Amino acid sequence: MARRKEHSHDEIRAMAIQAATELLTEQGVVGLSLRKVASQIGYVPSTLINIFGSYNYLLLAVSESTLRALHDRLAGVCAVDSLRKIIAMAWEYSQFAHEQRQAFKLVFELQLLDSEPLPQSQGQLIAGLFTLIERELAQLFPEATPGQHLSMSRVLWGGIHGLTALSLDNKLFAESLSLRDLLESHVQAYLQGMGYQRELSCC
Amino acid sequence: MARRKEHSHDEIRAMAIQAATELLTEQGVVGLSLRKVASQIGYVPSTLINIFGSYNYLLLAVSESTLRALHDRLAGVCAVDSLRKIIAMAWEYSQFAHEQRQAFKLVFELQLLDSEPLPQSQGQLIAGLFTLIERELAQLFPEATPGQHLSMSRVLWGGIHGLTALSLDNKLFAESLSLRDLLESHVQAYLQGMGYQRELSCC
DNA sequence: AACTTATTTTGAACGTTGTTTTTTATTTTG
DNA sequence: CAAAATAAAAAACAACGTTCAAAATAAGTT
Repeated sequence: MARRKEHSHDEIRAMAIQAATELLTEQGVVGLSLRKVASQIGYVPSTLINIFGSYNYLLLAVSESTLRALHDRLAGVCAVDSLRKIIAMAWEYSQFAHEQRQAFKLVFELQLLDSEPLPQSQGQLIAGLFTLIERELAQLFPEATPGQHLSMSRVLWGGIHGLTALSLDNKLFAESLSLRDLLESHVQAYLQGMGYQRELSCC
Repeated sequence: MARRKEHSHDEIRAMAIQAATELLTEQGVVGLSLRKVASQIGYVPSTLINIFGSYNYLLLAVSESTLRALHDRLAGVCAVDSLRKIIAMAWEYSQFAHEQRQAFKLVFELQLLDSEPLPQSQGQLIAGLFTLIERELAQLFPEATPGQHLSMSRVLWGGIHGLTALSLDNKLFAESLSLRDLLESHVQAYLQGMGYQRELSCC
């Protein structure tokens, strides 16, 4: 059979990604399958394989879409100063993760086979998250070298991600503590330890 | 057929966990299957289901074994003072993760179904890792409250875990930086920001 | 306009998976 | 020693990702 011409490949791509995201949100990655996505959008498994290359690449496309949404959320954060902005972004990161729990987990748990190389777009998207913080660090530490900004952004984001990931799986084992406070403590104390002197808020 | 009586259930458990760990190390979690484990030890899938309850519970047993080995590694770390001990444990944590990459990932990526409740033993094992740090924090901050020790241990471990996890998947995007330096920077600066005054090393 | 050649979706087949159910062989019990 | 309980294996099942040949439409050619 030839193309039904109802939808272009790009349209099918978009439909599949959306359907997969919905199924993922509802039932988690274990409840998701190529066949379910296909039947959801009225197509057949092999069609999706033709378009995406493999089931893993479909999942990768979902992951990419999630990363893009996350980036947009973080880029939209604003605050009165850079310190507060980093703290706000940390909180936004964890909020996004909890709201889109399954999709967020997919981003960091999807593992491709050796025969399926990771497209650079995925790497650039993650690297783009770091850039958001590096910009603020350049404001806070104008005298520091770019290498130091790089290092600090990784430490900050590593902590934010770790706390978020552990919290997502209830592996913090500290019901009495709020994730928000932990994130703030992490960012605040680390920057302070790195020599940042907070400006007085009033007087 | 009835029991061949060659091995007791506990023996089969141990054999299965060991075989699964080996297969996991060699081929990753995607190359692992109940049938492979069964055939490896000369038994049959349904036998393992009878003993473990499900394939997921077999994986959980592997995870538990890994967690125990990790705890032992960390408990064996020693240093001249508490600060250096925490840094050394952070490094040991990340080293273990890289050495036992697949097994380590399994611990944090295995997700049970709703019908398969997480046994408390697993939680206690992870909580036990936090305890290792809390002890050192009590030394460093004798005047702080237990709640503050709790909070600081989570922030410290969250950062260590996050940096390690991102590094495991090459998602730090900073080839020029060493994980060791990032971990040390994290622990050192956070504790300093929390008010810790490092004792002078000499003079 | 008819026919041929490409193209592309599909349906069926394959091999594998975890799990359930049935069969069968062994152990224990009466 | 026979009958009942037990436990391991075998077979059946449903679902999975993927491959491949067949089929149906589009485009190109005469």
